[in-house]
Order: sequence, then C-alpha cells, then structure tokens
Amino acid sequence: MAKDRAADQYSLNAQVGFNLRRANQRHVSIFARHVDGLTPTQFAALAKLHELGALSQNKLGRLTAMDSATIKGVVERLKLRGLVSSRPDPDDQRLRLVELTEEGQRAFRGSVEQALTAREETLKTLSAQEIEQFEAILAKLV
Amino acid sequence: MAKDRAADQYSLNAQVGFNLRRANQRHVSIFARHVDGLTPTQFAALAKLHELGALSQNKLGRLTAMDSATIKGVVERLKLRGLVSSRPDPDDQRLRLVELTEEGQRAFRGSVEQALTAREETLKTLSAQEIEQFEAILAKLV
DNA sequence: CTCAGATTGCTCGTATACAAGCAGTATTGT
DNA sequence: ACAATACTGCTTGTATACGAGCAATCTGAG
Repeated sequence: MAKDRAADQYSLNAQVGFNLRRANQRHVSIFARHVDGLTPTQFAALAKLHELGALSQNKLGRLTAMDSATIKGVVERLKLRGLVSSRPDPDDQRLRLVELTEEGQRAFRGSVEQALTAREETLKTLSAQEIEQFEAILAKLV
Repeated sequence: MAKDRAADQYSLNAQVGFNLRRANQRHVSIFARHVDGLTPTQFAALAKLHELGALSQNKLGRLTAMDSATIKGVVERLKLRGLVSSRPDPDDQRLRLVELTEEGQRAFRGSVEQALTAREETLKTLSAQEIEQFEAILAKLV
C-alpha cells in the first residue's frame, strides 16, 4: 500500500515544520538568556507601543501576532510590572488604549541591544548570505 | 544617546525572531486544518515511535524536542485516545517504554499524507530553490 | 562493595497560543 | 431611524513549552 511506503519513509527530522518549531524554540531560549525579564512576546508588545504610541489592546495584539486571549495576558503582566498603562478611549467606549509608561520606555530602550545580541547568537552559524536568504524567505512565509 | 537611536530605529516586523515565531504559528495553523485530531507535537511523537519502536518517555521527548514536562502531557493525551501504550522496562525500573498501538499505527499512516499536504501549503509561496535553501538553513539553525 | 553523581518520570508555577462564544458598543446600508 | 454587521475586550477549555525541584533508581569510580 502506497500509504505504508510514505509512512515508512517519513523522517521527522527532515520535516520543515519540525525544524521550524525547533529553530523557534532555540531562538526563544537564546532570547531568554540575553534579555532579562522580558519574553519575546512581551518585548514585541513594548516594541510596537514604542513604535506607534497608544494602541487598543486588540490592535496591539494583531500587530504583534497574538490573538485577543493571548494579548490580554501579556498586557496584564506588563501592567502588573508597571511597564504599560491603559485608559479608556474617549472616542470609542469599547476601546482601552494601552501605552508605555516612563518605566516601559526605559525597559524597552535597555533591552533593544540585548535583543539584537540574541538575534546575532541565533544566526551565528549562518553566513551573511544565508542570513539574507533566511530573512527574505521568512518574509515570504508570514 | 546611541541606545535611543537603536530603540527608535527598531522595527519589529523586520526581526528574524518575530518572523520565525509567525512562520511557525502559520505552519501550526495550516497543520491543524489538514491533519485532523493530531497536533504537530502529537504527530511528531507518533512519527518517532513509528520510526524507532518502543522508547522511554524522556528519550521520546528528547528525540521530538520536548522537555520532560511537555512530553508527559503529550503521551498522556495519546494514551487517553488509545494511540500509544506504555509498560515498565524489565531491565530498568525507572523507565516506562512507550509504543504505538495498532490504532496508533493506523492513525500515523493515515496522517502522513495530510502532514505532507500541510507542508506543501506552508511552502507554496516559495520557489523550489527557496524551499531547498530554507530547509538547508533550518538544518543549520537547529 | 559502596557511595557520589547521573538519569527517569513526576509536580508546580509561569507564559504563550488558539477556538469558541459572550455582552456591549459602533458603523453601515436602507 | 433601524436592522444587520462588525468590532472590542472578556472567559473557558485545551495544548505546548520551560525552569526548578523532587524521590526512586541506576551506574561507575574508588
């Protein structure tokens, strides 16, 4: 049966999906070692708020690729630590605008360099050309 | 201050780590649409057991890139559904050997084709050459 | 033989991640 | 003005994912 042949030849370690997951795991782990106190998602939220200013919670989630349940937890934890604050939008009663606090600004600025170092360590086994290819391919995939 | 310049120029969407996370999210979502009833990690566990036969739980975890807390939950759920079984290792009382049941064999064989379809959809925006590059780069990264 | 060190599987705590579904609010077409 | 639609933030349930630390077991050095 053809299905059995496909099954018997299947090699997990050659699968793109499996290696994509492992590459991501590795990067998250490297990020945690270099950036103290911020997970990649928390850092992403701070980065977007730094870039664009006050945003509604759901919009922040969309811009950082988190659904509403996920971004809620992330914002909650950042608020607990005083890195972001939120207030009602005067023009739309459904929205709560989330923005960086002074301390959140400082935390982000102090972490950017560490995040860039984490990026370098993640990519250190690749040549400059491979890094370029990788970035281009990832941009096509997302 | 140089730090502020780095912070102000930081663009989240150009970051490898961010796009790696998004690419993985996208693949997981495509996988879920095509492979019914199995998550990528559950499928990975079945694939390794199909490839290598009975394995201890921790060893299965290492081979599928899951730590002991994670693989425990995955094996538990697969056992609940009758896809794997476990028994004590006669030679080492610390170990519990995990292996595919008949039903687990069938589930894996029935899913391989779907998993390959998911892979194709994930990569469909790439040329053959880019897929080759991508696989080679991922192999270097993990 | 024995004990120090390693390994196994476990628990707990924390943090993503998504599906599904909720009530409240806003917008749009008629 | 109003009904249909869409969007906001929320909850619940399920599934990874990792660090830390535990008792039981095994192994190897002396």
